[in-house]
Amino acid sequence: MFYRDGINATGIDRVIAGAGVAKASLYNNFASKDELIAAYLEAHLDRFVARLCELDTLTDPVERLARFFAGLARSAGEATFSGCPFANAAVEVRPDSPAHRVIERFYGELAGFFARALGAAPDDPAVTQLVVCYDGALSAARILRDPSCVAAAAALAQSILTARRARPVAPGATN
Amino acid sequence: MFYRDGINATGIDRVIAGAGVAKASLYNNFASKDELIAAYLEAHLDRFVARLCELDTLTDPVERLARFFAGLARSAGEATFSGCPFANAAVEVRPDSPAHRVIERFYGELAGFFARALGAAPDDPAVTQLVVCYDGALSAARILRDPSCVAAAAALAQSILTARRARPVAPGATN
DNA sequence: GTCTATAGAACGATAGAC
DNA sequence: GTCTATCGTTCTATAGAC
Repeated sequence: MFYRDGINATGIDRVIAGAGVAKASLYNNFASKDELIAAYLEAHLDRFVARLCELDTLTDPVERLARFFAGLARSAGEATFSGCPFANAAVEVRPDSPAHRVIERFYGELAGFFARALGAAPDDPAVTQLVVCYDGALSAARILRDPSCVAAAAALAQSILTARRARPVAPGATN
Repeated sequence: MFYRDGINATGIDRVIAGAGVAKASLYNNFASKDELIAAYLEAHLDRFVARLCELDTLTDPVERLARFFAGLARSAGEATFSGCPFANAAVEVRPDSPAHRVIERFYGELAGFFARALGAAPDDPAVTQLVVCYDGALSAARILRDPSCVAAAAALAQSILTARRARPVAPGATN
């Protein structure tokens, strides 16, 4: 529900109705809605990290990025697709929320995956560009309801990788 | 307030308190909060389109994109920066909302600007890639609180333009 | 008089918390 | 299930402008 309808638009009453539990049961397991949101994001994060670990077993960086974006494209084609749950949540929760810490962890994992694929440091501009590709692809695909945004971003990501391999040193270096 | 704190987090009472007007006055000018949100986005859109028109007077496409992203980078560096108001709103409003139509108009204008800069059709994959760049840059810059995301996206945008000029025909054509 | 502004009470609905 | 608070909205009642 948080993913489909948004966090603020999903009230506690709807959550417990959907889960078929009593209101007290929810508050026995989660101190507040903020904590529930954080747990919801944490579940997403766990699945996401597991997928990244699978992709890390691939030796070819091209293949890693290709599979990664292919998975995104598949998601974007589904009727339930509603963009990146972390980017969406970042708009709705406050920056000091426990949920926001999960969001930051997500971006850390994402940057780590791209950095490993590129053989670069996590703060490398090329890694940032890939993060931008991911974020923009899912945001645009969601708003425009057009999965081809993900395909375009996938091609862009490959070009970043290609450029990086052709010139794997920092810009400004004499090569 | 809608931009800084989010749409759902900003109640009508706070709006009228901030504007210094009576509640009835607000409802005399706007039928509902949904209409107010749409008007808020429309004001943003007007300013955005005016900026794009200015940039369109530049003859060099490289310069157009450079100035465009330089403006974004400047915004991203300000303390009041909170990402793209349209992308943010898209997360909070319903798809059938009047506000969502303004959001769609925004993306139409954005794609049109990029298409003119590239000399391509609005549905060209390269245009989509630039939209992804824009969207991802502002989203990432907001969430990570790192304006360098915009700079990375600017470099990426230029590489899209360069690639487009080097091979301005559709992929698959025999050239 | 008519119109539009104001401040504010009060509405039903629903929020999150217990 | 019940609490309180607040949501978006409507209504009352009054004051000033043309």
